[in-house]
Amino acid sequence: MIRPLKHEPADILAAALTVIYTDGVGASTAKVAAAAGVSNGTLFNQFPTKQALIDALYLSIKTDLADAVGALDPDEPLKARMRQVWDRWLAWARANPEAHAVSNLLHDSDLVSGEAVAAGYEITSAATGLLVEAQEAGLLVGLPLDYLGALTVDHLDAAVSAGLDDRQAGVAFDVLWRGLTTTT
Amino acid sequence: MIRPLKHEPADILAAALTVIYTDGVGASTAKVAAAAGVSNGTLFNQFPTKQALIDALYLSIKTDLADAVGALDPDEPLKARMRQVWDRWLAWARANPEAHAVSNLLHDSDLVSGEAVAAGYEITSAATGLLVEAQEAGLLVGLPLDYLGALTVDHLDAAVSAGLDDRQAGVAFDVLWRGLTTTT
Amino acid sequence: MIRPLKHEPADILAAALTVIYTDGVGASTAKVAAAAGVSNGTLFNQFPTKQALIDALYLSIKTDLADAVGALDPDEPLKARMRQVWDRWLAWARANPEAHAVSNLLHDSDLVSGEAVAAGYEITSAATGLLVEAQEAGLLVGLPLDYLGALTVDHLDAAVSAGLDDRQAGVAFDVLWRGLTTTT
Amino acid sequence: MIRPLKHEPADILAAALTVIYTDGVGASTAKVAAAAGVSNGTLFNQFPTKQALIDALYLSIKTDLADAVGALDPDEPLKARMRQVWDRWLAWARANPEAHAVSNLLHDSDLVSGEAVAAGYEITSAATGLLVEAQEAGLLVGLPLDYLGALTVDHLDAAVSAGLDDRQAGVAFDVLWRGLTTTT
DNA sequence: GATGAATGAGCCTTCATTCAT
DNA sequence: AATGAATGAAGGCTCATTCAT
Repeated sequence: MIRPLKHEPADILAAALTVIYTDGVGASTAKVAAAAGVSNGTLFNQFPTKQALIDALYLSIKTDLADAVGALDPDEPLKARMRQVWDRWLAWARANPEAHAVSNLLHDSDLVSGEAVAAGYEITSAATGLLVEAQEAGLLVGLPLDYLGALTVDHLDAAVSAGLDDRQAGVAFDVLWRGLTTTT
Repeated sequence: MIRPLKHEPADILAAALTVIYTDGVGASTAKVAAAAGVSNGTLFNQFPTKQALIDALYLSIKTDLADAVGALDPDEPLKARMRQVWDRWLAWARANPEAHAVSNLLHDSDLVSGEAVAAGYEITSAATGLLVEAQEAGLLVGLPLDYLGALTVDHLDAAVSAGLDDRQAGVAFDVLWRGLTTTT
Repeated sequence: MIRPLKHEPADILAAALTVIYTDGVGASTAKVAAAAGVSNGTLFNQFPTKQALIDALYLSIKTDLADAVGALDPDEPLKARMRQVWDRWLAWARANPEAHAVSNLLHDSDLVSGEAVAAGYEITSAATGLLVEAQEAGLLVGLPLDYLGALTVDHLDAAVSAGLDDRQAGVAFDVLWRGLTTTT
Repeated sequence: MIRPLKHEPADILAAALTVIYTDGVGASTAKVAAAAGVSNGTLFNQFPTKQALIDALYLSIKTDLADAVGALDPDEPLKARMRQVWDRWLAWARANPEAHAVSNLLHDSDLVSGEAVAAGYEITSAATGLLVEAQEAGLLVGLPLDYLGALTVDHLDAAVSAGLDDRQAGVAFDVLWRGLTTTT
């Protein structure tokens, strides 16, 4: 029975999320530590580097998102599952606007290490894996899967940023799906 | 009678472009000045603030892009003109990968001032103005124009990032267009 | 449990005193830090701003002076107490020429914040409070107290600057007193 | 017949006066030049150094003051001439608040060179020369003339700063005179 | 493990001064 | 003589990181 940490790393990550959401990319570790109610030293005990903290935050957000999307019913038709991902993803983003925003912020700047970005793709691959399935079923236009995956995420982000309501989100999904699928 | 400019402001902007492309958002003014072959003081003579430099760089890129897109033949059908914008935009991005990347980098971070972002929209509005026309012609799905505009830019960026070749770019355009337009 | 202060804030104030005495108002924080045997960062850990450092220095000098003047015997006649203030003030200034000089230097420039100046008046008000008493006793000429207070300090400073010896200082006090009091 | 300067040094000095009055000791040469409607280079053509500019400004103010005090009627009794100096000095300071303030500002900081300060004393010595005469006439208390001279100037400055009106200024003169003179 | 004082490189910006025209 | 672009040494301040306790 080892003595548990007085402060969970999760506390620091939560603080980092809030601070970065507020201060943007320039947020300092000192401010994060203060927001977490932790000393400066403790932060660096738990994360050897600011980079490590950023990466951990990024991945924790991605994991959270992946959990929110969750498992899909394999008996449902492909489009229905795709739609389910779409809805859950949007719901998550609406429920976690800070996490959504910070995730994009970190991704767009170069703060997240390449490894973390790659790992992030890994995590959400369950969701985007549907595209693979769709491609194998011959449903998709003849373009690289990476491209179509990027498009999918872009549509989702745009839908969140635009603050679409449920009805609009449904239409927006059709815009995506109609684009991605061949018209045979 | 007065000493002529030894270095055009454009020299500094070009240097800034390269340095920011290499170092990311954290690029220092000192490094920019050095890359421009200019003293630190000179940089601040020409741009009173780092912010001003960033804004000027951003706007110069946007202007360059707008020039590359150029004027469209009003006699062409809407889709043809849209396609023309698509092709020229991609061509510009391919020819100016640094400018394309830096433009997005700046836009996504908070480095560019709100005014500059607004002015940037203004500059490229000629291109995105086509969407307005399409909407008025009843061609588009019932979603906010801002959303559709964002999608369009996202598709373009994704196409550039994915390094699509000419044939693929054509297909990618159809993906966008098929998505945006109603199916009646 | 935490690392104790290696250098007291007082060390930095002492260094600031010396450096400002030597370099004048333009003394740099870097030089102060070096004189205190401390890194530049440490200085700003202890004083968030150069302004704060200056203010703290100014007030510490004022406090030191107030301590040196100390409490007066309320049973003594007014003039005797006034003389006592005079003597102790001069003694302090002779013993602390740097502090005396720097205090004036800071006061005359705009380096000290308005609040610190006000607080400084507060601190030495015990001494100058005698003037109020004298005025209420009807001893003083009919001029604003602020004016008479300023004169008093000016005389003290002049006496210090001129390097008057004890005998001369006594005469100088009479010059002040004879001037301030009515001749009836 | 040499071509006259397009811009008199006096223009620059006037600008320097205003700018220093506004910005304090930290005023930059660039701002002075701009205020004088002159290029940066021209300023340094006329004054080889900022120090030289400051000194020239200081001395020009002192000269102006000396002119304002002017010549005294040698037939008047000493105290009357002293009073005349007092009145004229105050009148000048009231009429030239900027000059008065800047003169003190420069003097109190270390901006003015030692030579200029000395020259400044020289210039106003005509006025303070009265003290020599008074001392030789045995009117003054037994204290160094430098000290008494400093007191005199301090009283004048204090009177200006306190904004005394004419009646009060008369009383204030008596305070000075009663203090300085022996009571035999 | 937790703390926060200490560090010092680096950042943006200012400004007196020089110099080519 | 006048101009203003160019210079580069500071200056104040921030912050990721280290380390003694």
